[in-house]
Amino acid sequence: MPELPDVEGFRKVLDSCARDRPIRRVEVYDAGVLHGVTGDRLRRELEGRRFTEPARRGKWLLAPTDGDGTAGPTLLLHFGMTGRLVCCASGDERHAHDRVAFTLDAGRQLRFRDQRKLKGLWLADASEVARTLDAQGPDAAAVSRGEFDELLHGRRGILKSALTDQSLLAGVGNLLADEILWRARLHPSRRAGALTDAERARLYRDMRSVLRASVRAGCVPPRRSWLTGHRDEAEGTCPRCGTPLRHGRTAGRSTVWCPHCQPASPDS
DNA sequence: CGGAGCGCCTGGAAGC
DNA sequence: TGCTTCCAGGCGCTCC
Repeated sequence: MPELPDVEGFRKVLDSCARDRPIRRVEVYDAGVLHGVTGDRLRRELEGRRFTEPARRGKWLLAPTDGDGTAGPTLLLHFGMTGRLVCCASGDERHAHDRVAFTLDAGRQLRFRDQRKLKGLWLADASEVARTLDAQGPDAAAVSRGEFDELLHGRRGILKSALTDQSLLAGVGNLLADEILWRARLHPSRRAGALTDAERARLYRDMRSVLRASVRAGCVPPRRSWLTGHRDEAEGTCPRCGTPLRHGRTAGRSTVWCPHCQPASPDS
């Protein structure tokens, strides 16, 4: 499930595979992943251009292009739940879920591979890029403590909804939110605006630390010492205290927490 | 404002 | 065995 750490990994794939390389050929195997652009136009607009330095904001990956010394359109990528970006040799066999392939030089091919097609690719000019970024909160891996406090301040909903609201804070998904809340010993249904200073400090610190380790791993690592390493077990126990983990739904999402480490408090 | 519920999409697993 | 149903969770949408 691509969240900030996974998308950061895809940014690195894009950077090492495609940056500064000319786009020789664009092949769309399944136009179902294209949004607001046809396969024909995608090909016309990108073939002959070059990918430049990629960027990431939350779960969005931005692949700007140039050509003839002028800036070209930016390819925007969102991976939904099952999307990924892979760097192949251009002769490699096609995978059943390869949806779009960008053939570069030196025999490389960048492929957008996605089973469920919940999101996909957009082709954006500068103002559309700005609009997409403006709809996102600050990146969770870059947000300052002060900004973080402001985001939560006055927020009336529950904590988990706040953490996963991309327009508030960009990059945290369902898995990360559970991991961060478990690490910070905060119940998912705590009121976001009702945390004490000490709790907010802990939440910020643990969010940054979970993100750092996850970016290093390229995903939220299912380590035995992490909550994520136990969330799929029917009778999983908290790796910190051994209490049986609780499974429920919060804001329509499956949620796992430790009832001992993360007590529901008066505000929730 | 925010949360619940639905739909999009696919395929693996569970249920009958 | 084979069919149906559920579920995963990304996000956008409507409704309350």
